[in-house]
Amino acid sequence: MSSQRKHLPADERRAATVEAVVKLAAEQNPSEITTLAIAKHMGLTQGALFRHFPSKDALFEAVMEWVAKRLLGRIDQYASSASPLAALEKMFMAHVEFVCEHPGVPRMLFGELQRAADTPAKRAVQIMIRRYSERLATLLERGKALGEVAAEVDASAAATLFIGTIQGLVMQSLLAGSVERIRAEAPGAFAIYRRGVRSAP
Amino acid sequence: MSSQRKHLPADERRAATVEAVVKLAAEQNPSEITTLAIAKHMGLTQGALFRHFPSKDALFEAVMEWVAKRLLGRIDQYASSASPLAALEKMFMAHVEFVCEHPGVPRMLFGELQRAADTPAKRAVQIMIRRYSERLATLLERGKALGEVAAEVDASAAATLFIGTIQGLVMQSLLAGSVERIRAEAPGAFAIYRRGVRSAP
DNA sequence: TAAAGTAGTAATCAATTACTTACTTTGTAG
DNA sequence: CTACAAAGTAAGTAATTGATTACTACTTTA
Repeated sequence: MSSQRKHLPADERRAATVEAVVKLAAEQNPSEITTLAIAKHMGLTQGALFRHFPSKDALFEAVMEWVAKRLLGRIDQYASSASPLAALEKMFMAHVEFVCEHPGVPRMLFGELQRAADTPAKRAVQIMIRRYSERLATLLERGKALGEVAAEVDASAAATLFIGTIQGLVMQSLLAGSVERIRAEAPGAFAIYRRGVRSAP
Repeated sequence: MSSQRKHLPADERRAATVEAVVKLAAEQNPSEITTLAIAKHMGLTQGALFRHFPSKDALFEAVMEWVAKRLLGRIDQYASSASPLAALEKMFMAHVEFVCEHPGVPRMLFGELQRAADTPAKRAVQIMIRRYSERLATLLERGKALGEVAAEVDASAAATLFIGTIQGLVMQSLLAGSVERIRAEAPGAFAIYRRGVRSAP
């Protein structure tokens, strides 16, 4: 597919390969993506991949770093908003938008997390989600200080729930077989989350 | 290794095989569980499995039916409680308890859902989760009628969020590498969910 | 424009996979 | 006690996997 010219410079080829994996993950179980499938999708031979990545694991690690950079990058924009609760909403919607654009990403994250082996890719995911959770928890604590978030809310649990809410939406989209469902249900889901953490009006 | 005697009757062997898969899924990516690993875990040769299941897919379908029966069975106990909100809490805790006893189960469900092929196992999961969601939605609507659940809550979104909350806890346990974390965080997570759906006091 | 370096090919590798087949052991009904 | 069907074994199969290698084609540059 992707009728680029052949003979790309190495860094461009690496980037193209990473994006091919992200694209394929939208339609396939990530752990079932073969190097042959990746190469075919780019109009290359399978061996060519190993000119640019020492192993499949290394390729998947690069994909995870691609994800971490893009996702956290979008999230960070809103971290310093005046109202923590408004910031959480914007982050939620930005995350949802990212997932709708790249439906393969949440599958890859979850799939990588549950691997038994301690691969570099898995570690990259762990680091990313931990960083994400920390930012959420900080935001929630700041919300408490400002009186926006109820004092009795467990910030750690609320951070977990934030990510779980998105995971639930992803699961629904897998059930329905349509990514659009996520965009449609996201506001309703966040509304409940918001009621769950905000202080009584 | 489960040192049963050899030469089990067919139905007992089938049950033992299903349970072996559930056990293995607690430590491995379900889509990476091989028939050889299953057989080894039972002290059998690999070929013996195919005396009891026509294919690996059929075995996984049997596993999903095992899960559906057990999980929905536990949930159903509480469906007809007087207070829908109390019923939701009991169901949540029962589900959490089930997941702690069988940590491989949520991995298998999610893993099966994201497969591209339309396997019987995948369909079994879809049916199970849909049924689950419907029961939650019914309970939430009943809660609205009784004034326990806020009228503005989207029951469908709330059902999605209920399942997503558990999925978030599972994700945290994968991050931390400990299942116990789920039991510890479950009450805090549900407290937020409860605040999210209940009507203002 | 010739030489040097880079990117991609095609064939092949060993390992692993789900599944099959021919044979042996075991429990049990008559 | 003994036939015999059920349960398990051992040794295969064909297909697929990630990775390697000797070679070719393209691009850049001196």
